[in-house]
Amino acid sequence: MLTGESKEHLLQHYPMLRELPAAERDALLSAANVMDIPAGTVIFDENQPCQGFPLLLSGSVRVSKSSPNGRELQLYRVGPGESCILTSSCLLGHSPYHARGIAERDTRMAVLAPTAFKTLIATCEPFRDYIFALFSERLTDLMQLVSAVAFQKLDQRLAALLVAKANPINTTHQALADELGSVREIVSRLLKNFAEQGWIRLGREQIEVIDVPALQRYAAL
Amino acid sequence: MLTGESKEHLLQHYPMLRELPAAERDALLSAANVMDIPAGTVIFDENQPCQGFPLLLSGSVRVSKSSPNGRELQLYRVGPGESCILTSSCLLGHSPYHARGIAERDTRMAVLAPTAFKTLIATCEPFRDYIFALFSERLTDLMQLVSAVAFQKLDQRLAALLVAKANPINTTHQALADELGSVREIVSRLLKNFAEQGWIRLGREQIEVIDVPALQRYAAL
DNA sequence: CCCGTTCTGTGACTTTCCTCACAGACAGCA
DNA sequence: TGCTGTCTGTGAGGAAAGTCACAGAACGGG
Repeated sequence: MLTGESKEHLLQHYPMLRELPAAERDALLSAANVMDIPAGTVIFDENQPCQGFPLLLSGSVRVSKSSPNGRELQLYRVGPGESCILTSSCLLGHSPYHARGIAERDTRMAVLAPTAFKTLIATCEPFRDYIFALFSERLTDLMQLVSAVAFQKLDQRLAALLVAKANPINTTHQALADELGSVREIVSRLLKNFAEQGWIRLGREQIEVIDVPALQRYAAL
Repeated sequence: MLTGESKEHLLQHYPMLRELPAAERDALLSAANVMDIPAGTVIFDENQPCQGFPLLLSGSVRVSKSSPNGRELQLYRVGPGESCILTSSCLLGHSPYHARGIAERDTRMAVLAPTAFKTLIATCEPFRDYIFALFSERLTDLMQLVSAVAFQKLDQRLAALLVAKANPINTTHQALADELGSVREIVSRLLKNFAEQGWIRLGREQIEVIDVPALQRYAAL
């Protein structure tokens, strides 16, 4: 059930819902329930059916694939106001999940029942547009990812990843490897190269990016 | 403009449009125009804006990414009744294409104006469901593809590709390589291995799959 | 039937990435 | 202060895949 505060919070992140007549909106949202999820929780996993349609209020979710031999590859990340399109996909395509979702930090989400979601899609054009735009974005992202994995060298992908993150980057080499679908040793070595070029400075659980343009140039080769 | 025959053709492939009141439907479809596209035509390419929403009537379209050094990787294929979701994505996400689409064979499609498409989505629930389901399917496919490219060996992917195709397979090694995102020499060598195992028989522009289970087993390792 | 084009086979070499193995560095805590 | 667990650095070795170079085979049109 959505309290007054959470509801305001939700409308803030999903402003397109304001377009809906208040009565109608309240009817739909009262059917939603708010979940608080501690960091590290596996929210969904491969081959599990989906129960509802989540709207993220705070925190973030890492969606990834993992290989039989323990490697991992991040597909994308979901932030507040973004909803988890993969779940929509499950609900709308009537298939189970094909990836794993883990809460990166403490996360709060409002989960809509499938019927409520369908009604929203049907009656609220801005919301529908929003969902389509999200789908579109994910599709584009994934196509980019496929082509990066297939055609780019790991060091270029790593360089791109480094410039994409907020500086300084507080993370382990292992986490970077998991994001790229590689292994720790390789990432360590490549980072060392970058450091020798003077592009970054390395510390424990910390990478300070010094020369953004150089990394960008290298990534774009 | 849609003639009576093409219209019937279209309704056959997109039955969900029958749900729409005939008058409304005709109004929308009269705004569509039918295009015949010879095999090999580049229908769209990276960084081009989109003009309309295509519904495939016959033929098929290969959607692929290509690398700077001439390699290519097939993202997916669009058949009749499938529409090209990538285009929807462009229209709905308001971004240009991020891949290339080539007609594999002679292809006929009805192109809807963006406004007509939007109206359809808004008013015809079965059509909307259908579009969502397509999105969902592509998303799933792409996630599978990413994980295959990242984690599987090329020979396994090749094996999977071989069993997925109709037997005998009439194609060149180069075409297979383009589908997998690799190069001709490697594919040739791997095929030779498979032939030596007695799993396939090789001919010019032809591959005869003999032992499907063996290939499947190998692909699933 | 000849000739050019396309397709295929193959060897030698290089690069990239992974695996294994282990050692040192650092942080936090008892 | 010492201990323990996590994080990082690094070398050796190997497998997978790409590159280059070229030769032979099959086909198809003139």
